[in-house]
Amino acid sequence: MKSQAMLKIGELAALASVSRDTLRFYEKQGLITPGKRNNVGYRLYSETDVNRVSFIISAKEVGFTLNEIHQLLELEVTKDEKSCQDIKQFVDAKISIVNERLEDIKRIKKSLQTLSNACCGGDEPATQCTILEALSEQTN
Amino acid sequence: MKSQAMLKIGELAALASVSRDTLRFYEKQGLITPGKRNNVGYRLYSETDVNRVSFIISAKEVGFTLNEIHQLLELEVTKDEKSCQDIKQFVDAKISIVNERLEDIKRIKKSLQTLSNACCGGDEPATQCTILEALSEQTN
DNA sequence: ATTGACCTTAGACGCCACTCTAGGGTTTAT
DNA sequence: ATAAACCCTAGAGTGGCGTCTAAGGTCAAT
Repeated sequence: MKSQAMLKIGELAALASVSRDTLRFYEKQGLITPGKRNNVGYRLYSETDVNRVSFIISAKEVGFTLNEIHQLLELEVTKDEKSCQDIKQFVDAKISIVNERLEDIKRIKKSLQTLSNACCGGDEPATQCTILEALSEQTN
Repeated sequence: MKSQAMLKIGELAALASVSRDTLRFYEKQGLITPGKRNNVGYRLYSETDVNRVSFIISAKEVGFTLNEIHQLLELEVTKDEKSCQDIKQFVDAKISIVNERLEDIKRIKKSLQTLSNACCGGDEPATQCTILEALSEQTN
């Protein structure tokens, strides 16, 4: 017995920190399924839609394109053995991309932290004063 | 005594997996400093340039815009106390963005893994068959 | 019952990050 | 010595991702 308070586009937009236009655009692109309308044609969004939008935003923030996100959202593992291998292959490929990004972002974070700690009352040598120098320090 | 074999644009492009045009574009945007030319005007890139380009690419892949990357590359902590606080503030703000991205990407990775393991000869219930379901599983 | 905030559409517009084109010079291989 | 592969510039073109505009309908408050 879920209390399904459907949201209007402006409400979802506020919740997700995107514009109404962006939501309509995502719908046009097929990222959000057209969904229900009320009696006068206003879009109504369910909790599932909210999750979908928040996934889209997260995925976009970490560098996936809308196209890739579309593929991810389309994924649906069925009992069909035939499609199963395809999906596993696709997903595993994405996982390795994600792993690379994870490493990239960790490296960037570390170098930012080195930068933040260095030179500013810190006791790091003055040579570590740009992000590239901070990055190259790490490889040691 | 570093053996500084300077690279021509095509060689750097191949090394960094970008196009020559992209490198010229980055130069025009000020992301790569104009650097040296040989006697007939060909660009020559040093190891520092290689590192710079690879940083740009990594940062781009994890969702930074060229503008943000420009700011990051410009950062240089000096002994100047006055600029120091500004830089620390800026860098710390970037670190918190990076932290959020890190969380996003970890969540996405986990859900991809759930998806990869589920349904495909695995013993997961059939309800965990889309990425959104895999994502929502995690929050438990 | 009118104002203002919200919703609809279709289509134009804008920014970012390239990518290509034209027209030229240089280097390398055969 | 000629072709293929590389380099140069300036500037036009493109695709992704929104964002805005015009012209309209709906809803809540005063």
